[in-house]
Amino acid sequence: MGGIRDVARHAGVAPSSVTRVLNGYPNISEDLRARVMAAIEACDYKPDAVASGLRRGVTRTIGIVVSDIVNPLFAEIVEGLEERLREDGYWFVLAHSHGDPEHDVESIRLLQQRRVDGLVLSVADETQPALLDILSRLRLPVVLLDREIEGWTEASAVLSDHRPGVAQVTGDLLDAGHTRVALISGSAETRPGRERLAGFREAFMARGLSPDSDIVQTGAMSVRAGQDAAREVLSRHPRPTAIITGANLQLVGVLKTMQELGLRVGKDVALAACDDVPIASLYAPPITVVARDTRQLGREAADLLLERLGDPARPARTIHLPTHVLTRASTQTLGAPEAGPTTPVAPQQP
Amino acid sequence: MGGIRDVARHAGVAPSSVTRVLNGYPNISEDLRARVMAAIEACDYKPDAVASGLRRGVTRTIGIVVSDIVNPLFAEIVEGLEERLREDGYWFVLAHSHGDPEHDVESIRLLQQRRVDGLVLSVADETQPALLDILSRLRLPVVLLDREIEGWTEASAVLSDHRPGVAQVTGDLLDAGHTRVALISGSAETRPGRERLAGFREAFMARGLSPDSDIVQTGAMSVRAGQDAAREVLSRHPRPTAIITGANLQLVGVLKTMQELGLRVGKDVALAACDDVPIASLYAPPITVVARDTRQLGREAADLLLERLGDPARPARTIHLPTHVLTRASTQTLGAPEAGPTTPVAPQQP
DNA sequence: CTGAAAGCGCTAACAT
DNA sequence: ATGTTAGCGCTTTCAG
Repeated sequence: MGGIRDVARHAGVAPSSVTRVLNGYPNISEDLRARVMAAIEACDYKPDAVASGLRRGVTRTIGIVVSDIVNPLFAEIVEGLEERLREDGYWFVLAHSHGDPEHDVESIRLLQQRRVDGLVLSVADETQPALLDILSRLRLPVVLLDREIEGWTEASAVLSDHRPGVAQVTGDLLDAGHTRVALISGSAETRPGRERLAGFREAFMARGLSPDSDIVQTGAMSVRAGQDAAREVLSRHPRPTAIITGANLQLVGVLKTMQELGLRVGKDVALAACDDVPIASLYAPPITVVARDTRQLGREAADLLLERLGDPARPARTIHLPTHVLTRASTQTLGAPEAGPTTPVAPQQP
Repeated sequence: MGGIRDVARHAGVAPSSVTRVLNGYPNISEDLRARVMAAIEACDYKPDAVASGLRRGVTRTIGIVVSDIVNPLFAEIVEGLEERLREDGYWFVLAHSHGDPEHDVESIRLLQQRRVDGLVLSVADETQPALLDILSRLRLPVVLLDREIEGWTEASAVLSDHRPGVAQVTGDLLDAGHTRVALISGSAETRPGRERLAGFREAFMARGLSPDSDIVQTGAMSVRAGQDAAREVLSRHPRPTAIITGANLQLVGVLKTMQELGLRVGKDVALAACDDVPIASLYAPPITVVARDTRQLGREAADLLLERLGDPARPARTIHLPTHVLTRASTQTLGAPEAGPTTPVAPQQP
């Protein structure tokens, strides 16, 4: 497959004319355009995006860093991002951190070398010094996904309002008579973890109660972390009558533990989760969640990035997106909060 | 951030010497290496991968085309791929087709322009003529994910053995007394759809039965397609007593429909699915599946690609990966008394 | 062992 | 309106 020179020779024109036709420059004669198009066809010519990128100083590629694409939350965000970016002719390169903060920094460095035009980040640890270090040197538009990096205001961000959502479910549980409500959530190194904890506390304090003894925080957003945390919290005496999970993979772990222990969701222990992942609505009984529109989150992030890509002078912006509580059976069917089960029973069909 | 010339000037050496140090050439004096490294440090120099790619004719980037990253199946495959590719310093650019075959072809074209070094494809339609057309012109190593393209032997492939797996679950259901077993699966335009149908038929024929009247095939691997197909198949008289779903998103649709219709999984209708996605094992009752190691599938695909990247002369290879049936309660509790609590049944290995 | 110079394929500035 | 030329930043001959 030849280059632009071959096409030019074939059409009997200059290479620059081929470029002009390809990139829709004005003032091109119909004759030239036709000859060039024919030659492009004849040579099966495909412009080399690498060469073009080198010359233009722009790659039309965005780097995306998330912890784990298997997490449906990130998968949906990435899909939202992709849809919007692609409309504008951008592609993306994806890097996983698997929850490792150093991996995040390394990914950013390598994406920078690949000359991506912008970055969308959901870092594993906002507080890592090396992160601030590399970001502050970076001359690239950055959008943070539900993250806040202290001391760095150059980035745009899309933030979800976790606090009021979690405060509401927590409050609903307390108002329904639950006295021992546990929170299993992500660490404070990340905004959602902090905000959810804040919302949780808020609900208690608004009622003159103190939640601290039943809070369990786990750093890892993983099934195992949720499983372990649930084992710990459910072994306490008196046992909590309700659990709120803050990360969707942890929810899976909590469900597993409850199955192991023969505890029925919504009967023996009320359960609420964050993010309306498929498992939440399909579980029997369906699980109450603090939901948000993840695809929209991705789209908004893309918009934020595109606006700065189009005009680098535009200042960074922060967008807040709402959450809303979807109340389902898992927090509504509790019979006798203090009564333990005698026999293991499968969750009921609705 | 300066280029290699700045570093060279700073170190008092030639640009080519900087390259040599960076790329680990032999026969470099300690003095030169030290001076260059110091200059690199001082300039905070990061080599430009775009320029390097243009010169070398290689980008260390792989193009991956899948229908939908939100599908946990693809998410896990991509994760497996990524892990392995990254070990060898490769990155990937991801394109979604959303099930549109033309989108696949377009993505391949654009990835080719970006000069990816190889391609990993899970196309939406193997039979599309434009696909064969573009692939046969392509001078790039390609690995197919559970796909076979007739008339094109240049590609390596990783194939899952769906047929025996589906034949086994189907047979198990028939042997358990089910006479009306329905298949809700993907179209024949894609290998898994064909293989699953073949396995399904195989089980019937081995027993002197004919399955055709209860087969439902839907083209789309989507929740809605599964929902619609389940509505159709469950409205037949007599109603099927068992359903096998062939695509994991369709499973979700089938579950929704059954909830709508008030049909209990495993009680009113036995249910088996393909691929052990989280929802299958967590559902109540847990759902029997034809499982496979998706992460391994990704890793094997990466290996296949890397071996051809390392030596383009190597011939394409095809790898077969096994499936195995995980029998769970959804196919074992049919006819059980409605009242009593159901104890989860331990998965049986074949 | 190191330097000088050419060029990957494209595009933008300058010419006509 | 189109052609000519230089050069993006790096790597690779080719010299020395």
